[in-house]
Amino acid sequence: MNTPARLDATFAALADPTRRAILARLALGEATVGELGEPFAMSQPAISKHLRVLELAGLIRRGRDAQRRPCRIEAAPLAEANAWLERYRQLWEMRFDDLDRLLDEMKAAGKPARKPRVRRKS
Amino acid sequence: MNTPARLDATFAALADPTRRAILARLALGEATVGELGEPFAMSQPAISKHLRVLELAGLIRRGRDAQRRPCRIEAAPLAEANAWLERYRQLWEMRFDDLDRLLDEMKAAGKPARKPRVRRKS
DNA sequence: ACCATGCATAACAATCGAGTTATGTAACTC
DNA sequence: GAGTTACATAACTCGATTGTTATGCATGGT
Repeated sequence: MNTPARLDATFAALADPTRRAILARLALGEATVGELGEPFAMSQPAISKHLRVLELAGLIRRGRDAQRRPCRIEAAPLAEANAWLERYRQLWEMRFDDLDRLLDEMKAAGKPARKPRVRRKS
Repeated sequence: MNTPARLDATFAALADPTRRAILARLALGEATVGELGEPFAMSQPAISKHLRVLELAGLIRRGRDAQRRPCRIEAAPLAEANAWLERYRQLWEMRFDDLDRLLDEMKAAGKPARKPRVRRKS
């Protein structure tokens, strides 16, 4: 799986509150499928499906303990997602005036950035 | 839009390489719909749809310049996504042995973490 | 041996997502 | 005012997601 596809899978896996909650639970330590599903008003196969999505995204690994399939979080893909987001950090850490100034600088540097426009009523 | 729903929308918007590329382009400055679509082998309505997804996720804003609809990146939701990921940073920054030690500590602290198991042939 | 536990898998329904082509529309150009 | 540019919107296709119920299956307990 190359990096763009892995980012696809990672972000898609994170785009669901149930799966994010499952990861939050797993951050506290291993848990079985039953333990993971208990907080949710959802059938057990639905939980299994969410776990499969997380597994395919490489965000969890499943072990075996008798009938149990304890899950562990695997945070490496989160690091990649974080690395992608990092490239935009300056864009959200700046205040608005700074942003405008940056865009002006970029425009002055020959980038095809357009003039900031008047904001409509939205 | 409350925070979980906004995270849903943000992560879902990022789970597409076209939209990530559009954001990367917008990080360099404003661009029109045509400029944004030019790198992609895709119809113009498809690009408009991607832009609408980004707009609904609050990741871009659209202005108006005659017939053009220049788009600007709006990085605030990325900050929220980043904040969510940050809570897992220690999980991916640790080496494996450290992770095992942390889980053991958590287990010792009364958390229902299970014993690390023997890894199967996978 | 037999039943219970813990989970996966199959089959299905409903919704969503991403793309298409065709068409509508606002603003500029001449 | 007629055509062009730049984009949006509508209607559709099709595959992927997300949930369900029903069932299968390995393991452990008695």
